[in-house]
Amino acid sequence: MSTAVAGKKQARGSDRRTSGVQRQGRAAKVVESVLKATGEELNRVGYANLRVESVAEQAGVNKTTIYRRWPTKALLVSDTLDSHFQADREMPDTGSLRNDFIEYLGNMATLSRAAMWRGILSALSGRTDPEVEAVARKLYLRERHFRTRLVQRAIDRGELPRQANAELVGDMCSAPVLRRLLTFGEIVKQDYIEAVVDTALAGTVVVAARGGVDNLVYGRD
Amino acid sequence: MSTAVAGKKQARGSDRRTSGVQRQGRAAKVVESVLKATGEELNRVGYANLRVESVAEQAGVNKTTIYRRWPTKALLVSDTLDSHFQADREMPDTGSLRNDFIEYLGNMATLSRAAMWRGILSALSGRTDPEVEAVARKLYLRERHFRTRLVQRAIDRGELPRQANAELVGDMCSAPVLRRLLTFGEIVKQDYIEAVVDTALAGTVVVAARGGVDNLVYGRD
DNA sequence: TCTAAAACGCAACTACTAGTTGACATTAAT
DNA sequence: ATTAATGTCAACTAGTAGTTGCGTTTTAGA
Repeated sequence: MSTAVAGKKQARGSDRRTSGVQRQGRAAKVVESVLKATGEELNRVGYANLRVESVAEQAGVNKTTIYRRWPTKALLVSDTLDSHFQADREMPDTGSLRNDFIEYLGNMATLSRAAMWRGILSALSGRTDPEVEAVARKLYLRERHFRTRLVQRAIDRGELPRQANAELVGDMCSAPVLRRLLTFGEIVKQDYIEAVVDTALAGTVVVAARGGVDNLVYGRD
Repeated sequence: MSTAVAGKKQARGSDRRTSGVQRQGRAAKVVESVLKATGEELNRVGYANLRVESVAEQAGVNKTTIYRRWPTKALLVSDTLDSHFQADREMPDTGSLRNDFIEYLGNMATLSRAAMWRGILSALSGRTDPEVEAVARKLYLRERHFRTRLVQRAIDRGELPRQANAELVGDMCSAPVLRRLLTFGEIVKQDYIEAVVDTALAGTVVVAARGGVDNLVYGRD
């Protein structure tokens, strides 16, 4: 997934993507080092100030080589983001939803502190090109789905009432923390995380008890 | 506040900001039309693709004139954002915190749908330059304070327990909605807003009842 | 091993836009 | 009317995205 980009612009001549054929050896090394260098540069200077030529130097590769494989800077970055988020995380499984969420959010807090991810996160929120925007959206939906599964599992084992809306609960537990953390780059304390999760879960139980949010669907309008 | 910008770079010669003296007439018209044009262009093409020369054309003014007053594109935009958010809104006052928040969030949803604000919001989330970042942060804190006051008023009139943390409640009621609305440009339905507010408020009452979040302070770590 | 296709390196491009500068014109307040 | 602040114009500089032609190296596979 992080190898071939099908951009709007075609790479020229015989350099277009080899249809499905996996290259190994040199080609693979180039892809790897370029994506790595892009991540590092992204981290160092952010998306807006990212220079393709710097990436090339750091990857020990010629600028042209990059442009042949990734027709635009946006596609290069979007591919980089994509490859960095490959890691299929295991779901936290502490036995209680409360602690699952505290672990999940704690991990996010740690990640966002690590220098390695700063630039990547900035690219995600500072998305101006449609390609980068698309990856950001994809990752966002993936995270949402991840949280929803976490909640659904808790509902299934009877920890939350069946009327609870898993997606809503996921939002309520995470949005205040993620907004501070990712959107505004604040430091979030453990206390805050716990208070958010406790309040959200308590509220969910109460609202469900009085026959609330049952068949609510949050789609397009 | 939207007139004089004290940028890092000094405008040259006698064009530096007239210390405190309010200009009227031509100067005022120029400022007004440039800020208006910037807002419109921002809306049309977004921050990354904003061309100072286009702004100048649309404002019926020379490019140089803009650069004399706003040394960089970032300062121009940051000033524009600032001026657009001048409007001192009156606080919603429906009598219940629930409805106050529903009104507040409903207004945000309407705003974010209006084309006029799209580009501005995109500039706020896509901030790459420190100047724009600073304005975004300022506006964010202003909103947060606004919400906290809303909640504090409700606490004062006994609608919520005194142990409730006003800032936390404000976050819980708004973050899920604002994250979908502003960070990801989704459409948010009325149902969703109501469910979020209900859950947050119910949770607040329960947590307070069992002696929760009393002296929690959310500052830097 | 040999060969053709695919991929890379290099250097010299084009194009666009942010920001600058100096000479000159206009405005507005004293 | 004088003068200082401000605006206009045109012609700059500089940085970076993206391109192109051509020669060299690598890779797949017969």
